[in-house]
Amino acid sequence: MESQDPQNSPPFLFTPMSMMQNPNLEPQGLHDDIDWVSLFSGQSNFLADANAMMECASSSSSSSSSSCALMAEKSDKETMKGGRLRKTTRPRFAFQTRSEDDILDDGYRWRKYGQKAVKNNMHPRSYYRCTHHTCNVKKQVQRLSKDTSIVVTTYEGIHNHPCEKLMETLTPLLRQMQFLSRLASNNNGGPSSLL
DNA sequence: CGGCTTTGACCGGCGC
DNA sequence: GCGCCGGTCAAAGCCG
Repeated sequence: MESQDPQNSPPFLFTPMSMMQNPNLEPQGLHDDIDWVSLFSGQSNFLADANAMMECASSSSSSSSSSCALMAEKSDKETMKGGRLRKTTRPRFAFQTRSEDDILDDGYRWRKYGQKAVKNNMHPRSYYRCTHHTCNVKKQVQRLSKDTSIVVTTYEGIHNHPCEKLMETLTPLLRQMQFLSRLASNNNGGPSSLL
């Protein structure tokens, strides 16, 4: 597809998960049918997490290009001990990333726990779990069979801990901002001494 | 030695 | 009921 120009695509695309489940959809067409109203109504929980994901994904992942789609909906399954599934709602997000690397560096640490060959796709699907003790967020990583340059990363669940790399990056910045804000407040009638 | 990946086995859901 | 398929487990192996 010649129209799949990363330069012309928005950095992130928000698309209902149902569209992703249709294998006939071309990635570059996703943003044409975004259901923004349904996405932004009454689902603040996963939106907040989606925002965090977008921040993490955009701040890292140096090898991936700017063309990236994000899809979201609530999963109807949740895993119990022993691998059995229980019907419930769980936030789920899918990124489409144009990248050489299968693994999108989103700032969290992941442990691979499985890999499966998927029907109608020559590329296997990889299963990852967040390594944080109290966090049971999972993600699936898979290349599109139609366009092998696109990696689909599906997140399931919400991290209950901060993004390590993001915090690593932001901490010095926050320190600097705190210092500068103190500087500013001191100049506005505060004591003349800064330190 | 601890943490991670690999990989075959196992299990449950689902369609026929 | 049966077979296929997706998701998970867990043992073995690898690596820093």
